Amino acid sequence: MASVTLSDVAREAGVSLATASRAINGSANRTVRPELRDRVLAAAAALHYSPDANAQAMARGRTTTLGLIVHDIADPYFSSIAAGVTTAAERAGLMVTLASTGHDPEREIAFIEVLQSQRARAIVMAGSRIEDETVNDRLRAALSAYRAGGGAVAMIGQPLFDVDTVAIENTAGAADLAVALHAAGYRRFAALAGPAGHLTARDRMEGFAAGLASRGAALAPEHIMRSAFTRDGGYEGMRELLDSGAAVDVVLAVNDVMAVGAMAAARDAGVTVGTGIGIAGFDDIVTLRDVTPSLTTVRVPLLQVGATATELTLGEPAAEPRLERVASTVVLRDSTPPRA
Amino acid sequence: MASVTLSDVAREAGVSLATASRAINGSANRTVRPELRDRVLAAAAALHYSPDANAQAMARGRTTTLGLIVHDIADPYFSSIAAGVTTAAERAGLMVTLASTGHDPEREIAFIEVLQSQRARAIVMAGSRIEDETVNDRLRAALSAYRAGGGAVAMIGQPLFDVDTVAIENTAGAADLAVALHAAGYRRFAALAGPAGHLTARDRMEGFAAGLASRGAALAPEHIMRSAFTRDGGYEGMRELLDSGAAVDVVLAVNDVMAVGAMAAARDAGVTVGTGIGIAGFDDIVTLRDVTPSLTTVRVPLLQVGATATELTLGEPAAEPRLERVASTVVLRDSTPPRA
DNA sequence: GTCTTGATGGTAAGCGCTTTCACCACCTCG
DNA sequence: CGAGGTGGTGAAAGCGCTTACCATCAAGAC
Repeated sequence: MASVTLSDVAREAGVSLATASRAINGSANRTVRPELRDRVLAAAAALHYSPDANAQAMARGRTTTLGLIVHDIADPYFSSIAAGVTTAAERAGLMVTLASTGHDPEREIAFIEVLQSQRARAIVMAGSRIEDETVNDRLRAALSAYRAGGGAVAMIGQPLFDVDTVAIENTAGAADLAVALHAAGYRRFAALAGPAGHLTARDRMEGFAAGLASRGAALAPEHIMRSAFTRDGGYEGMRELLDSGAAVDVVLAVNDVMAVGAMAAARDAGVTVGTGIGIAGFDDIVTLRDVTPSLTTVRVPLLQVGATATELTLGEPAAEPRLERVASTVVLRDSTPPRA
Repeated sequence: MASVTLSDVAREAGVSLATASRAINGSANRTVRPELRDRVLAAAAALHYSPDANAQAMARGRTTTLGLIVHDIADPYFSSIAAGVTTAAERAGLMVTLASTGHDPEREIAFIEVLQSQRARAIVMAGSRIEDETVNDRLRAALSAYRAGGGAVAMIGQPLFDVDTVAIENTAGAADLAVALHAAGYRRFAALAGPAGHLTARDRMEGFAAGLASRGAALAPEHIMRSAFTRDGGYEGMRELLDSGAAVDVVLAVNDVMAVGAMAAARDAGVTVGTGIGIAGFDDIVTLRDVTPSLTTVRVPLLQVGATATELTLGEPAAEPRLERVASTVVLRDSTPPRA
């Protein structure tokens, strides 16, 4: 409680407050005689002095905090990004303040405001935006208020706002996947497209459709199932698809977690994944690399995405919002064996 | 940059600093005339005032930060705990500061010191301790320095330090699992025991052995494989076990991630998981619920563990360190079908 | 009518640090 | 041998808030 302050240290060392501060932090253009410095350091150690970061932040006018806002930290997609962010932040001497919004844009906005209060140096926001201009406008307002206060922002996802963005190549990756599947002999396609208005899902769907089109194939509208962007959403979508009796060779789930749900649904329906029906996902979640049959997917380097976003906020602020594109690569595995 | 301060708001509203502060925060035993309060609030809104949390922390002498220290945020075990912590923290009006140590105890200590500097209200530490008294002593010292400053601490794991602890019933759960497997007809046991000195792994192993003993069975020392507490560790351990030609019915991996690695190794060796060899894990990681065959495991309510630990730090500090035991429950699935 | 009170508003004293000045020795040259 | 540096040190002014502590005023209490 009665924590020791810098003045205590100064008194103990028999120097002024100013000298103590300089000795401990090594001031920019002032030096302290080695002998004095040692005395201060010794006193600090003896008293177990721990500088008050809040006071320092206040005096220096800048903090050492970086805010990370994700939809759901328990989701492997986001926790991988978080790992990248914490690593890069630590490298830069920043602590990460984590906010998990549970997919609620209102809480996203609220957290931006809290982080603004904390005078966080930067905010990294991950997670797909949605198509709701009312909400997006408020988000935009919150972000620009934050930036007006000198904060840096990087988004991971769609380049929707005027801020630095790390964009994952959802469209291109999905197109590549479509082409690869077509090349493997698949002809009748379906998709678990996620919820309407979900931009990441939409991009992946568009890419997939475009890829198919480039090979002269197509995705029938009745083969596009809409459901939640979750494991259970994948399960539901797949069940409905199978129930509909649609004749389909392969189905794309717009993320790995949905794909795994879809695999479970197929199994429960007695359909063999792979030889019976192909299933492909997106993200290449590490934890899911060992499902059987192994899942065809599009790899997204999530740790790197997190690190890149963090670094984007750390450098000089650019005049123009920067756009960092992160390539995604198709990984064909056993869930979509070559079709004879 | 030139962020607006409370004095700006006060001037704009034509009141004193004190009144502005009281109007905005609703002081404890002071009231502000509604008319004035509205004027202040209006001014604050007009100027886009955002209180400076650092200054508030400094003036109030207490922050609204809770520190969370985990080994690896990308690990589903920890990210689930983190989800529980963020939820509980938000309920209490706290922001979570996340530190991911990469299993390095030195960084654990360093982060405790940083959190102490930030004057975080509480620290939740998750992750197995190791048997290294030198390191543990330093950790203990760092924690007690932090607590001397008024901070609360809760650990998730072994009740090793004199702090509130949420202990997962590793021993009992593993014993239950052993009994259940024995009852299912398994007789020849092996284990992927994780690294030596890893306390969680050790507890699980001891529980497993005890459970077997209670049924008159035993775990042959040569069937205990030591490897990393990771997916790859599980793979390696399993491969060695299979290579050794040991005659085994079922193998316990001390966590789910290792179990999944073991399943992969079995598959690669042409051994059928389930009918060929049983495999069981521990934790019941959500993301892994859909692996095939579905994994027998011991469920640990990780979200709840995180929430409980958080709540432990929030209430009145207890004279005695509290110990909250969280039950774990056996979940038998297809990776260990009943043995005829 | 005077005296208490309770409700309000303002003044000013910090909270623990950093940093600008001012000041003081000493040096180094011309 | 004085002018003009040059390191080193300390005093003190904040940083943006909260919160005693006072001062004021109107409404009741006697």
